[in-house]
Amino acid sequence: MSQHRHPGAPGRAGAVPALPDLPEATVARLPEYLRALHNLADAGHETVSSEGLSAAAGVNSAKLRKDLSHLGSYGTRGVGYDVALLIEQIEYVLGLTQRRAVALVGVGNLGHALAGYDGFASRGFRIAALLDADPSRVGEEINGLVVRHVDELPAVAAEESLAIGVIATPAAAAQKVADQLVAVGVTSILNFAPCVLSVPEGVDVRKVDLAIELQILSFHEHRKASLTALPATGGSALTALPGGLAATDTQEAIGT
Amino acid sequence: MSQHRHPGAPGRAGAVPALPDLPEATVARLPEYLRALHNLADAGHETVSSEGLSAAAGVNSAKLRKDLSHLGSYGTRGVGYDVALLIEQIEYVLGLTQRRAVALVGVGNLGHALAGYDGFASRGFRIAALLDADPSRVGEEINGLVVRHVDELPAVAAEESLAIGVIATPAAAAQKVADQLVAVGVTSILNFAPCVLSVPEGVDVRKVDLAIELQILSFHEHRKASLTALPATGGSALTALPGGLAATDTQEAIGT
DNA sequence: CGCGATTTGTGCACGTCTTCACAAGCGCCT
DNA sequence: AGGCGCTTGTGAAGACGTGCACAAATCGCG
Repeated sequence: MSQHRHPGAPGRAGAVPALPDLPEATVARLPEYLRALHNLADAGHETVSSEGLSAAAGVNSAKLRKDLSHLGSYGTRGVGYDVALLIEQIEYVLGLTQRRAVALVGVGNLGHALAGYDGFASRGFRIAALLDADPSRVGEEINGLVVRHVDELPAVAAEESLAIGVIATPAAAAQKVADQLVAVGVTSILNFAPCVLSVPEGVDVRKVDLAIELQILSFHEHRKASLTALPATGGSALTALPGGLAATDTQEAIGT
Repeated sequence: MSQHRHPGAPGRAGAVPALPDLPEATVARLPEYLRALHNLADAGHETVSSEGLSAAAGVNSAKLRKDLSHLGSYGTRGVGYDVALLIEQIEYVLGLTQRRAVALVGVGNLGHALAGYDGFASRGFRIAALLDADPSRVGEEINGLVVRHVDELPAVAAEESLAIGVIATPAAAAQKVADQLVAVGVTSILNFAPCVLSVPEGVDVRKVDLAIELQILSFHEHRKASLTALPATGGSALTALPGGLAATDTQEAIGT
């Protein structure tokens, strides 16, 4: 479509690409599209239809088109999307054109694994520092990086331009670490500790709790089990769908 | 209405408590409430108000009340919620009254950490088996469990009642593992591999991609940077957002 | 050069989630 | 006993996200 000047052609960043403020739901899906696009590119595809890409990303094709339309018009009707161009655009919007430095605090069980996780590096992030509060861990070398004490955070921030911090400490230590991160200018935090962090306005926190995911699955298991588990009795609840729980619900209330 | 006898008082489980089908958004928050409640219980609180609990869980109090109301009426007006009772109820609804066995496939970098993660055990799950396709890893002992070959999955399923599987393999292996899990009767999968899994209907998949979370944060960083970098121009986007640019679920206020 | 096949971009309707605001209910104090 | 303050539970409104269905746009072919 004509001179739809690419809002953020990587080379040119002067005139404020006016990042369209995307719906959160769309933002959360962009990384998924990006991964699928990289796969397609590696497989030699130069273009891809919304149908093809949506299948690779595991979403509905209409949703994908709407998501992409928020970035601007980068598709060609009758043809599809240019894979390389779309990769470029999504990476630009996500701010991945610069490799971002990440500080990882907490080199325990989980932190250790994160330090060695190559998915970070392969997707535009660089672990700039490993930190821990436990003196016995300081000095340990993991994946080519030496663990430093968490109190050295200001020094680390001075060396690198740190914007993102990852907290992989026990819950009890997380808030303090968050405060320290905020103090050195970190404005985005990925929190693996099972607790709520309180941070000043303007700081983003995302939380990943592995056990919560399992609990959600557990609910669905429980639910599935409760549905299939009763052909014997009256069979009421089974045949009755949404409407029919009145019967099971109100059964003799008074008395026992 | 009023005589809501507890749908699933743990002692009494005969007559199918008719699990109310909760909104997904609510289900996703229940584990968070549960964690906060356990903290409160440990701190000696016997009751808690929706205000107090919502602060501890990092959500809006109206939302919390609505969520809990879906479970039934377990609060007392003018007083609040009975902590112990509410814990019992949420655990029941989430299906945590029985300790669920989980099979963990892929004992690489991440899988290793998951195997040692005590957050699973402390929240009602038990890692029943560690599996890997790499023969050189089979036999290794981690956290008291011996790694077995993934092809032994049927044997494992025969020993235990497996409903949940965790995939922590490289993306290339994930689909095959998923198929194997489904084949032995697993109906819920937690997938850490960065890829889309295709599973038959009736099987639930939840995905956790650590790099995606970082990319979402990166977007917000990029956004924040692009906003603060130009007071000059139209200033449209900056002034546009009235109250909050904190679109995510960040929360304030723990207080006390 | 025009036509048909194909695929994007989007208006619209629908469902879900969030938030406000307040009546109903409960306990306590007088 | 009665009133008062506090807190839950919920109706209603609005914001948000989803999916359908189709017009607009493009390419390839005859």
